[in-house]
Amino acid sequence: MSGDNRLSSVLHVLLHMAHEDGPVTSEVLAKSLRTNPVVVRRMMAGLRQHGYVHSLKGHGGGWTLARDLAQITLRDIYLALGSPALLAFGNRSANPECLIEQAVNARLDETAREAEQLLVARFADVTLAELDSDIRSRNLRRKTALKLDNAHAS
Amino acid sequence: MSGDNRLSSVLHVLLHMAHEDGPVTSEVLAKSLRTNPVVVRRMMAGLRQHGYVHSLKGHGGGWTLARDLAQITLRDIYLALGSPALLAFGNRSANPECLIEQAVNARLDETAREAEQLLVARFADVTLAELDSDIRSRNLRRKTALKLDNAHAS
DNA sequence: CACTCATGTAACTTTATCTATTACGTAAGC
DNA sequence: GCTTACGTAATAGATAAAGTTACATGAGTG
Repeated sequence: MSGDNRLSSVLHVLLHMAHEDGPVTSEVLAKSLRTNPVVVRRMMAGLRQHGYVHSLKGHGGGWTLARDLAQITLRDIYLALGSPALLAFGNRSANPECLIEQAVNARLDETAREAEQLLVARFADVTLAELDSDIRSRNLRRKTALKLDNAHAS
Repeated sequence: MSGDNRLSSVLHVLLHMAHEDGPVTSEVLAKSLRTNPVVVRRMMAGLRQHGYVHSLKGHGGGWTLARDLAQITLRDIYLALGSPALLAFGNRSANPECLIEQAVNARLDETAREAEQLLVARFADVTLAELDSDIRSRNLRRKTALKLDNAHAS
């Protein structure tokens, strides 16, 4: 697979949380991503700091959404993850003095910046509530429920 | 640095070739990128197959441009490199059955596709000749020539 | 027709990055 | 106080990119 998939993973996790009643533990969320609980906690750290989720320790603890799904955009999540690079191509910078390198990189940077701005703008247009309704409409053609137990039964 | 920089590297190399009279060897080009000649040959293989450059063996051999700079766009180069991934984020695909995963990934894919199309379209708008004139205009504010020997003296 | 130069490519090694795991600390319930 | 669960640093493992070595092929040179 190509690239960073934290964005996809975090969204997956948040929407699962929305479909559960109480707090969901890192362990349960980790199973839904087939990964380790620590990976989930690391990934959620930024979201907690930005106030999108709460975490509770101890019995009955776990993760809960701190805001309504309609109040969170993909852009919010992207920023909370630390604005990871969206583009997979970079500049060769072996000779900063070289005019050719400067010209090539300037042109590529310009194009890259434009594409990044487009992506972030599109992210800002999508709320988690919209994603959630995407899920519900997919579910119309299904019998199985959306609970973790069903979706990720192994 | 982030990501793949073959595009930047190849453009650098091609424009250097344009500023040299005869064939340029992989060894000379490699020095301009501070890398190994084999890396250059690997990188140029696709361009040769697509007819953008010629390679000659033996004495006085090396690489030459097969077309005018005005006849080559960044998109051409991108395709000749094998259309490497342009975006740095991908999908978590742990549970293809999961409706949430499907919905999240569908939305991200859609946005990614749009951004990729924008990038390729922008690449198609830029010819190597334009990059070359960028270089020349940068050179106006300089005394040093554009030859490899000057630009990459170590 | 040897000799040298330069590409063509496969195989291997090194390096960097990302992911996963382990370990241990803190806090909240029971 | 015992268990549960998060918080986080440190370690280890896996994967992919870059670099290197090795050797074969072909083109010029004397």
